[in-house]
Amino acid sequence: MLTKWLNYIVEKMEKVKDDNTEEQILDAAKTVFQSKGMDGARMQEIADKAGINKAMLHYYYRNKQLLFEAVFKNAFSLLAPQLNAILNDDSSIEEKIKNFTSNYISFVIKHPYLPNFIIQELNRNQDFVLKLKENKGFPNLDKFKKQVDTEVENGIIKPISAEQLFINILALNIFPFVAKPLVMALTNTNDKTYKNLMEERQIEVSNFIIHSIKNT
Amino acid sequence: MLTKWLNYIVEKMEKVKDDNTEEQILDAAKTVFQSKGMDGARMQEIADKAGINKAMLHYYYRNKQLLFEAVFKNAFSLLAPQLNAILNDDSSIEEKIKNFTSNYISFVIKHPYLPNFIIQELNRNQDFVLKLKENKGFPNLDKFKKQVDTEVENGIIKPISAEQLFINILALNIFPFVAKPLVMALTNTNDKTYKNLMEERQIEVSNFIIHSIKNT
DNA sequence: GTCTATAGCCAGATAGAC
DNA sequence: GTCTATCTGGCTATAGAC
Repeated sequence: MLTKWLNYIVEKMEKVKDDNTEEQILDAAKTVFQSKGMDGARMQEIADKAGINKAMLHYYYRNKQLLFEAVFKNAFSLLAPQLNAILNDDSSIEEKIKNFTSNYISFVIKHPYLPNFIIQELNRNQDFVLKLKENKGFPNLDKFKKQVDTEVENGIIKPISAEQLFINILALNIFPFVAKPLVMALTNTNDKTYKNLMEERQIEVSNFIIHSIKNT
Repeated sequence: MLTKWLNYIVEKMEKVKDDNTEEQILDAAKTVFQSKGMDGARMQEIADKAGINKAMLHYYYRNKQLLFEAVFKNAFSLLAPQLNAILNDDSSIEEKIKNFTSNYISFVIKHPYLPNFIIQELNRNQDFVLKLKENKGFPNLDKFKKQVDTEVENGIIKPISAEQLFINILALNIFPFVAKPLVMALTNTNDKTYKNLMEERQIEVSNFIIHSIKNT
């Protein structure tokens, strides 16, 4: 009886240990893959960062490719809700722009390498796009399109296609983080002054867009 | 006498051959590095594409790192004039925006991987930034700043900092190409319809910016 | 200058003990 | 589940003949 109970406890503990290891690996892999990319990442570095050894990585994720895909899917599942917020909620276009712009910066502060990682790896491997699109919850423009068309018809905003507006919103928000080193060099800023620029943009960008499209 | 003359011809021919080989290597390296990145690129693939063998790559460029840097510098020296055009010529802000926007797309058609390559590799290796900034001809914002401030004071454009305006112009123009696979997935377009979107943007983008900043 | 052959290293993956 | 030790292949780089 005591033995049975002990076995149960041991199993439990192993289960917890497993979960921890698997998560620690994913966490370490996230850091390394997102900063070095698939090609630049080293399994050894991931193992070190997770506090285990290489063999464990293969035990849990079979190979580098699969570990990478786990990280990638996980990353995209964090970005998608950000995009769905602007596409699918019920506020006006103007409110959506304001909300997205101010939300996006806090998202990037939490996950600084994430947008660049996704963009870079989608460029490297076109097939990922297809896999992503199969998912439910993949951002869909339909509702946003209808809304833009309606607001244009009602004269609330100037004529513009939903696609172009959406691209503009993404570009103005995402680009300064993706191209940070380039933009820092061109604007001759350091980390501190660049951060100031980015904070200004939380208001600047939504004003910039709204000025452009709003009928007065 | 005849021998001397023959030697001269042979030397000439070898010189031409050298130049060709060196250029062919750089050309092949450009293609491979710009699509695969430093880490993903393989010397073998570059050699194959150049129609020579690996040993020649080392003969001309010593090692992968130096070959890569040659490609990178070359790439940036193509991008810099595009940026200097908007920063340093003498037309009005409005004209500059129109010109840059319509020029940039033909630049990208000629060099589709180039902007992404520069952004990506600057992210990977921060030191390149310092090296680039040492160059004469590195884009400088001073003149553009004065111009923006003047036009703001004169009430031609709405109050905006030169840095923010410059970032916006870059973002709206460069982002859709850098993030092409992502944006294609989100807007549910294929290569053909995406190209249409990009062609529309030649006018759309400059209108979008000018609407936003111009006083009426 | 150009080639073939190979050195030397390093990374991903596996075997097998515990 | 976790470890050490090792295999295997691939890649950069060089040696050396022509």
